Amino acid sequence: MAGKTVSLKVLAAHLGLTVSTVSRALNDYADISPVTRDRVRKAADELGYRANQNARRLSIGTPETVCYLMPSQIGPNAQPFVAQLLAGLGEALNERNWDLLVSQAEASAGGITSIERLVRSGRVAGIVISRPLKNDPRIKLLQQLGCPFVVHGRTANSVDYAWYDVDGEDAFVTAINHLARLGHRRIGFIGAPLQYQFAQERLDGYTRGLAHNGLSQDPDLVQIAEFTDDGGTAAAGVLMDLPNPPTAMVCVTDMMALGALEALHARALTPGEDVSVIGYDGLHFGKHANPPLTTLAQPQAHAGRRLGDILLSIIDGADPIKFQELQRAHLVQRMTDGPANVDAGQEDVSVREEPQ
Amino acid sequence: MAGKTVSLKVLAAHLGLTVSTVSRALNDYADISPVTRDRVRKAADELGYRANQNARRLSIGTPETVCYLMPSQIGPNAQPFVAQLLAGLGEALNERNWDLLVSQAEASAGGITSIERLVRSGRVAGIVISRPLKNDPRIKLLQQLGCPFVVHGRTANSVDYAWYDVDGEDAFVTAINHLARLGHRRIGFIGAPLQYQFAQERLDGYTRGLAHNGLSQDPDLVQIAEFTDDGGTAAAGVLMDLPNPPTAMVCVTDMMALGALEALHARALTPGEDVSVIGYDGLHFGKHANPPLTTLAQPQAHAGRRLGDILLSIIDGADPIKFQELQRAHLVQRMTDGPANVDAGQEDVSVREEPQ
DNA sequence: AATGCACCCGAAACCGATTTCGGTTGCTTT
DNA sequence: AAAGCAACCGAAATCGGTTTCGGGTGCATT
Repeated sequence: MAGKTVSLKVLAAHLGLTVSTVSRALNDYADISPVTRDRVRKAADELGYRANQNARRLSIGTPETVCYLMPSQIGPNAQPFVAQLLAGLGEALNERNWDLLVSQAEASAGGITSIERLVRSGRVAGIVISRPLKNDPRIKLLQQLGCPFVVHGRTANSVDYAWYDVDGEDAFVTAINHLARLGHRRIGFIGAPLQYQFAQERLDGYTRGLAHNGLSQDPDLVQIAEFTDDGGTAAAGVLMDLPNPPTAMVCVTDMMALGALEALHARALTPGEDVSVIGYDGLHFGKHANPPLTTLAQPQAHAGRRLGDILLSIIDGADPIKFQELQRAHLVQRMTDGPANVDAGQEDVSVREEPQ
Repeated sequence: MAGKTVSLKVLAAHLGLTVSTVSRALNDYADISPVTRDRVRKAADELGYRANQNARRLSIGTPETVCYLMPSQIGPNAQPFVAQLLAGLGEALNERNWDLLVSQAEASAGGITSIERLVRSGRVAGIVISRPLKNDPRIKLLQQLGCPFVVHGRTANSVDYAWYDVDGEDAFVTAINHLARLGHRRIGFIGAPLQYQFAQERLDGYTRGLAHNGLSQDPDLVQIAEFTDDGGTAAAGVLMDLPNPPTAMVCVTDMMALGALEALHARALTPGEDVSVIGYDGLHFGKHANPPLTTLAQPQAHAGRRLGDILLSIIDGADPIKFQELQRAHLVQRMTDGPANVDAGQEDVSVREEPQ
């Protein structure tokens, strides 16, 4: 079982048959007698025969492989959902014995040509994209290449391809409603660069939520930064140093929200009492934040599995636009939301800032 | 540029040459005149020719692909380092235009056969394994299959293969030294199942650290649990409910340490004052814990890149045992370590427990 | 006894590349 | 002018499978 690689040829020789017979026996052709079929099976087992996938796929005409395009953001702020997503994808592909490739092609020029090479070289039968830009060139490319794909997230115009997303706009309306119900009237928004569609959607939700509650939108209360904890700290700092700071803030990611908490601590303000903070993602870790972070949790668990199934269906010939699935996030109330504290946030700012 | 896939054959026909000439022109053979070489290059560019990788690799004889075996633990406690590792691996492979496959084969029977199939089917030229068991069957399998591999972590007997690891034993000695210097004499250990080698190593470091500081090891102070936050909470709970609880505890992962903090909070104890807690991993998140978690940080940033380079060297024929690289973790002091508070931990337990 | 028909299996083409080998050109030597 | 030698390119084998096609069996049918 350890020896050299046993090809179809040596297996056939060992059996005194031809390769074509052996191949058909292993693939359950009807024109092979049951006895030779079993004989072949047994010998293949004993010799540890495994069909060479490169040869097989070349012949079959399909790579039997799909590729996941990782979001480029790495480093300490790496996306924790990647591992879960890969696990789910792998599960879906495994049932067919397909392979899962990962690549890092971003939405830049270099990324574009690397994607183009990936599909034209016949290495993958389909692609999963995560966290697209508002106007993501990768999507047009894949469409004109005729390569099946599914997007984890959406772009600005998402009518003509398959996607699986969580309704960030709706989620932020929910968040604003919740805060308004608690009496907040000045609510800050800590956002990510608007080239990302998810950032735009959540901002739209913020705007719509304010309007829905009869609140006016103050441009000063919208702060955009990198979506890292440091970005959140910086943005929250700007908000709180305003002459008329907000009594609450919503953040487009939990990571930014955690950063925002630091900014509050630095100003001796208590999140949830002096200023409310709501994050987005539902990271498990938020439970251990100081204080535990109230957040909009998105159902990440089945995303990978679902994306895999969708992509396989499309590869099988299904119409992509039939797969546009919008999940809902739900509010997970922990400790960073609370009734508006008007004194703290709006009037007596100087008192709060003294300890620094 | 959008049309059908252009093979070597159609490219040759388009040029009025044969496939062999075109192939050699593209691969810089010396027996092709510069003018036809350039002519071929240009046409290939214009027609968007990309060599079919299945065909090419079948011919070449190597899959030009390596596989990363993801640790099986998924769910909300998913390993955040996976994304970083994949990014580093991808970077190393990219320079050669190799592909990165991911699979989930664990150290179980099913995982074993799936690995065996993976390498015998000629899909991968090498494998990266993460977080091995003390006695991991995957390693013996790969050795007798003659498949190049590198391990992220080590097994009990790690002399005859390549690995890249952080010295967990040394790290825990460091942690115990630090705590002893702060006056702690009863130090608890919150560990993971000892089938994992990393769990054993860190326990060994704990033992050695105690001995080095002249402290005796109390079996009651060693608690093993699943390496999740809930596991940490449970283990810390057992420790603190002891008649003679510890004044400090070291945890084999940051996630467990975060759980331990919860157990302390539930007993109205202040981490870092009443009881010290030190985690391990250096998760970025720990910064935002309550209070910020003191931890042993391992240098994760370059692990993926290094693992990729090592694996490629081995595939190129280098001797695996030349690659056994041990990194050091370093103490990141935040807020959960402090001087021993003897009254709190050892004497007056009842007083501390009342609030619950 | 000749025909027909399943039932089985072998021969060979094919997937799309790489690579060895051999044969034309055209030019320089003697 | 014959020989020799580069320099170039085409023909064909090869990688390891799949799949079409056609040719032998053996058996029942007429």
